[in-house]
Amino acid sequence: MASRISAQQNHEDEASVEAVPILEEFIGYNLKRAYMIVQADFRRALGDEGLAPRVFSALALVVQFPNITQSGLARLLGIERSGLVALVDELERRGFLKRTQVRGDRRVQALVATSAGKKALDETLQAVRAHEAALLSGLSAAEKETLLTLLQKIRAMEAS
Amino acid sequence: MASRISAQQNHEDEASVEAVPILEEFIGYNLKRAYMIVQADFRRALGDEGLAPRVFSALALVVQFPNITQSGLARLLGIERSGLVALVDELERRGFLKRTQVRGDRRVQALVATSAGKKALDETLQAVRAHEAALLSGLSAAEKETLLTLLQKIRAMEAS
DNA sequence: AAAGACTGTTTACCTAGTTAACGTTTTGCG
DNA sequence: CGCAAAACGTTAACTAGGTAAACAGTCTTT
Repeated sequence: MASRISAQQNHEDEASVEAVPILEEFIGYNLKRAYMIVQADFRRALGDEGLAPRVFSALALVVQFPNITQSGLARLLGIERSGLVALVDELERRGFLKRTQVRGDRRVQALVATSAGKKALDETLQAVRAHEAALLSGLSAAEKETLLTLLQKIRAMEAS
Repeated sequence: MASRISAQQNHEDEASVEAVPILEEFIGYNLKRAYMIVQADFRRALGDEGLAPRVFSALALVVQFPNITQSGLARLLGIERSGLVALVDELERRGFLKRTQVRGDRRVQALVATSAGKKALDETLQAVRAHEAALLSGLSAAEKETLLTLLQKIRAMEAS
């Protein structure tokens, strides 16, 4: 066994010698891995009945900005208009918002949260805050603040 | 026009009054948005002929850890074994690695980078470093270091 | 009045991951 | 030893979340 140079053995070596992948130097790679973890924990915390991350985001914006249009919402979320249709369909199907006609522009359908929608958002906000607090309990308040600031600096780089 | 309270008008209000979405307080949301930006810029920088982010990651690990198995690679990348097959297929098709038999374990196929694979990685590493340097030029070296550290702290939270 | 732009929508597509099952092979253990 | 359990690579079916292009209807601009 000591003479075997199998791939499995090789992997053990990696783990024991603790060689650090070059990959770790890249912010993009770390960003993706961290995003995957947070997103998975979000879903686990909110369960199958709860809102998916994107649905939560959309609802939060609709509640905060009543009468926003789908185009406006897509802009805020940074996605295409076409990608929003199914999302708004789901929120409407669950009774969390209504598409309403706008006087003076028949192209547009303004989005208005229902009281059920506002209630669902309140509950979900609590759940999401709990999920982040628990998952990120290893970070101090100052670290979280720093992280937010740095991420927002990256977001400011968006080629728009 | 001053009297109109359309959704469009409403959106203008948002922009001018600069109301900050509640969403901005969440690390998960910022993580996702930042990730989308970095990932899109990675693709733009490397072009259609270049490696996709995941292909780059896999190749980097194969070069750094010769004779790694697909299972070991999947572990390092944090994805399922099944998701790796097409990825390795592509790298093999492009001539960047070879699946090789392992003496003493006929289940396993160790992955070995070819010289073309090593060359492609070297070139891609340069391109990726250039892309990150350019995109993140708004961040100081210290800020990048801090960001890396914080992201890795999140990664350490992974429920494994 | 005509040309162009914008809105919501559908359709087709793409990327990147998952779960479940499988045949083969190796390992662990009573 | 023999056999159950585990591990490997693979396939197939599915999910999630996005894009691009085209469309009809509506508004705006010139």
